[in-house]
Amino acid sequence: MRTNSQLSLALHLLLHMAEMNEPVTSERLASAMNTNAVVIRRLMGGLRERGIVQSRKGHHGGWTLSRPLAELTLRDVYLALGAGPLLSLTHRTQNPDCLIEQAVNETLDGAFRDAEALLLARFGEVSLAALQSRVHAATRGPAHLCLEGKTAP
Amino acid sequence: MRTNSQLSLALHLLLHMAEMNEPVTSERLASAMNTNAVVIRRLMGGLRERGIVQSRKGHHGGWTLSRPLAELTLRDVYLALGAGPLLSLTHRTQNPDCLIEQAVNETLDGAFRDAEALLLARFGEVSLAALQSRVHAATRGPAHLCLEGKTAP
DNA sequence: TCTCATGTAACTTTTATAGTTACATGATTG
DNA sequence: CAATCATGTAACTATAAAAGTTACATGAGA
Ligand code: FES
Ligand code: FES
Repeated sequence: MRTNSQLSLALHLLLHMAEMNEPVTSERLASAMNTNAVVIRRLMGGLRERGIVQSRKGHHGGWTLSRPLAELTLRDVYLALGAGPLLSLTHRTQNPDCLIEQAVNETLDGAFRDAEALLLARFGEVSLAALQSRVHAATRGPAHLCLEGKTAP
Repeated sequence: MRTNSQLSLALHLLLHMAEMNEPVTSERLASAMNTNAVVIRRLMGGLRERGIVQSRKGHHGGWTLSRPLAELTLRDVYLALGAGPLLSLTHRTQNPDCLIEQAVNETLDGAFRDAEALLLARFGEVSLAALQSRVHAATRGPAHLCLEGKTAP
């Protein structure tokens, strides 16, 4: 299957939106991210349900952040996306009666759970504001966005 | 994509082989695992290159362990499989020049690396002999294998 | 020499994710 | 109110990774 990059995309979008002082349409976001507007809407829909962003229809509509970045961690975003599996490894369940299969799978699941817990904890430690300041430090000021050039025709 | 279950399959195979006192053919292993012999051969090929198993062609040929289980950890097996990606999350690289993308991806990669390292360390702590004794404890003796019923016709 | 079993290449199937098309719905503006 | 803009969604296609399959070459015993 394709590799899941929703979290990366979501963070990318949120940080871009933070640099804008007006609602941004799905179309503009999509063209900046080299993808399709529906992909943006689907992803942002999940974030809206968790109160991370807001949407407005009609003229001058689009997406805006509904919380300051300082109140958001990677963990919040990850969970808001309704997270599919975190690990690409899984176990077979072909013979549920086989004791060997049971022992193998229990052991693997334990290790998998530990890794997921660690990753979630790491995510919880990183606020989006921290990410943003990394960007600002690199640019010595507000980030220049390719979005800014692309006003509606 | 489909979820990767090679490690689970490999462990399952090795533990079954450990209960047998003769070479086991790919066909028998495949039928026990409800899969195809070529899948077994592909997977075992990687393990052979790392000295974990041996193969013999011709009559009474098949696969045998070339090291005691006590000398093998999950980590050894995992690495022998030539491990694809461990995490199902990845990051986009659409605009390599975008500083926001860079900051996001560096941060994510850091967290991903930590999780992978933890998982590998966990794997390194579990020997296959430990897994085997879990099975023996559950069966109060050597495991009964569905393989044993299936002698060649 | 006959048969068994591995070794491999090349193909098909499966399935999760991304991307696309099409259209309904609601909001703003003039 | 009408025109337009933008979200909201369903339904479809495309892509890619893993598993499974077919076919055949190669080597080892019996
Ligand atoms: S995509 Fe990041 S600035 Fe345009
Ligand atoms: S598959 Fe484990 S005993 Fe048959």
